[in-house]
Amino acid sequence: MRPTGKLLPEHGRAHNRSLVLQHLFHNGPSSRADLARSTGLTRVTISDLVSVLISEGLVAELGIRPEGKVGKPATLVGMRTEDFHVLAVDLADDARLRGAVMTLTGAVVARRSASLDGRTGAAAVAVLEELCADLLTAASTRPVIGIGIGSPGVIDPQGTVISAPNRGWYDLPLAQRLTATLGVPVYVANDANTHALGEFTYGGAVGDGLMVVTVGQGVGAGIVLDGMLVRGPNSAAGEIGHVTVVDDRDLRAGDPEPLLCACGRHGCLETLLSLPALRRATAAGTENSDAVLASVGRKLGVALAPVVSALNLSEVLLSGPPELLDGPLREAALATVRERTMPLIGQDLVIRTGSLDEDGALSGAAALVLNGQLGVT
Amino acid sequence: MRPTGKLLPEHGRAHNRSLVLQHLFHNGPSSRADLARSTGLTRVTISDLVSVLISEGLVAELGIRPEGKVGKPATLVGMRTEDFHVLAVDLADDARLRGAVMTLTGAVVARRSASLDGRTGAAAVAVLEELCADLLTAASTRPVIGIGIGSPGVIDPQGTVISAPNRGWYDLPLAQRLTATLGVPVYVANDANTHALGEFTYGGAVGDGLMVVTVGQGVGAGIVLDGMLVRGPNSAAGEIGHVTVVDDRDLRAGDPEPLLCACGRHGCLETLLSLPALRRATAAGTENSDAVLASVGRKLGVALAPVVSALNLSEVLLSGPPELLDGPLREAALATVRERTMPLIGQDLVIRTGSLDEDGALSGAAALVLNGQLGVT
DNA sequence: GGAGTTTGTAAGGAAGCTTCACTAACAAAC
DNA sequence: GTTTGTTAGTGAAGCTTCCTTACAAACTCC
Repeated sequence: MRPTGKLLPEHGRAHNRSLVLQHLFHNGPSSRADLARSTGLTRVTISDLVSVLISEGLVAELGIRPEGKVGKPATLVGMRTEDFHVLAVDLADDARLRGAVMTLTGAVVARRSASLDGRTGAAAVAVLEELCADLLTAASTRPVIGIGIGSPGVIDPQGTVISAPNRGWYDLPLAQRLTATLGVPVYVANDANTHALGEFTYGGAVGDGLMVVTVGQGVGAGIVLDGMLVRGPNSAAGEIGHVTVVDDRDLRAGDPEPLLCACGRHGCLETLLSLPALRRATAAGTENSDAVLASVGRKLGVALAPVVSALNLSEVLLSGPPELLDGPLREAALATVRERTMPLIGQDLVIRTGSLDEDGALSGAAALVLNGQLGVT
Repeated sequence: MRPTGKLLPEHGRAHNRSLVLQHLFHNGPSSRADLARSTGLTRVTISDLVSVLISEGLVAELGIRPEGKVGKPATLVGMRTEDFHVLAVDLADDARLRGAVMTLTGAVVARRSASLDGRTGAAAVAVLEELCADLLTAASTRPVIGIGIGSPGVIDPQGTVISAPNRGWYDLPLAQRLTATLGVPVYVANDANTHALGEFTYGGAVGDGLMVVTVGQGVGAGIVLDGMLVRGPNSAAGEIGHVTVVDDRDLRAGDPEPLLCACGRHGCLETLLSLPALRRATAAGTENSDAVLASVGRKLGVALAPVVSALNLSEVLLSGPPELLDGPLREAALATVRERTMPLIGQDLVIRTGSLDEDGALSGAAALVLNGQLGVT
């Protein structure tokens, strides 16, 4: 599908407005003249945009800049990041839905959760809806910008869950439905994808070309290229959990036997790299657990090498328990990718654990709202 | 690097103008009312845009639409694809530079080539420049929109060759330089990348999520996602030639021995999948050449599987001699990718040979110009 | 021939950005 | 203490771009 869609002057306005918010979000309070310089727009236009943002309450004047330089002192304006709330929900866990009220900077203000008790389908939607309503009351002190939801499964750009087997959801227009019933903009996306977006928005991910590998019940991945989430033609980008990494044909010393995967095939990455699998492997023989982790890391590295090469990624983040991921596993993965790619590609690559780990999924969901509602990335 | 850059009304205008050209290019002659319907702009705006395009000569009125329906008969307007020329140059070959004069639809009008005779660096630039001048005279019957050049190496979005070892070019602002000396807009990009763009623009690539694997002296790849070329943070996306696909640790029956690669490492994809390697392999024992090709295909499939999964690609094109690529190699690659990815991903995947093969590189270079100069993709 | 439909254009208006001109408020130099 | 130069922010006029409304032209169908 080739890019289509007309571009009206008002879209340009919205873009420029996001540019201002983007700058204020990432660089902190600035003067109007600063904004003009860094966006390339004139001071007149910036003044106009800022006055609208102030009248909407998103931005406030913060007084005169302290440092005295030559010329008229600047009036600082800043985003009121603490005066609005974003609700975030993480549906990654099969048993409990975890939610939080957050400020625009990603600070958690309150937490709520709900148990699924094995419910799926419409019943699971009801639990989610109740949790959201619960969060809405918890956030009643401040206006709520929107609700972000990270869910496992394949989800299209409009927030329709195309397929989420674990929740029993198929072709479910979740975002649309919740937006209607809750009266607040709701965004839904794949959990690994939101994770990547969260790291890009809140985390220390500086450069472009970021891939976040999320290790939980299974493995997922999200990729950010050119500041945009890669979704893929069928919205199924990032589904690397079921790539074969253990061949049953070339067993070699030290390699694990290809295990049966939930998908019905053998030797998927997910049979090695997932919390259940890692816990099983490390608990059994604590003796050689480092060796096991390194072995999994090597398998991950083998799978990553072609992706890193094809996309010229600069950073791969592993998200999950650092005690499992941040040791031999990470090191082996990095070493393996470097071994298997050309120096120009592999040498500059960084593999590290996510900077938001504990609340990574929630931050990602919040970033979804920031991105959709304010254009901030 | 996060997306920045102001958006002025005139940029919107340029975008909408491209939208019109895009529609005319891909859907053929249309009425103004048709254009209005498919772009979402009003008939008034379309009339205005079309009148500008007509005054520039890019578009012409073609008379009344034959089919008589109810209402006032429509006046067809169409892009004057045959009344302009694009020059394309392919630098993939180490010995000869191949160039062509093409119409906007990619039809070759004239060919020219030049021998490098081992020249590199500035001397090679001089040969290229001469070839371009030669093409310009050959194209003198019609206005030339621009020149597109596909070159091996790493090339940044501005057309600066960051590194092209085979030509001895490093940090060479080739596009800028040739634009200045030739007085025509010049675009330069990696040959595999332009190839992908060409397939997307001219070829039958319908869906999104396209990867083109170009097999020549070496292997390269170009990826088109969301209608845009993936360049990567260091402009090195697509460099899959030096991904390790043969492990020296797990030799198994039927596997080739990991060969020394030009990059100094062993077992790179390029040591198996490149014209010299394939020719050597198939010439030696014609007996089992199918088996050898299938084996290479399997190795390619192993490398592709993670990429296809991570990006949810829908189509992989193999570009090169069909007699080598379009048989057992292609089939083995497809089978292997399907074996090694989850059904949702692999089942819909198509692997085929490029539809532009003979002049694929040239078409890609031409597409570069169309894209840059007219916004047509 | 009239009614209905579709195409294309003209006129007027709203939105968005720019340039030009101006005031305000400061530091540094004399 | 005054002058000079710099920087910040705003107001007015103007250009571009698109839209809505209105209308004429040209066809089919009845």
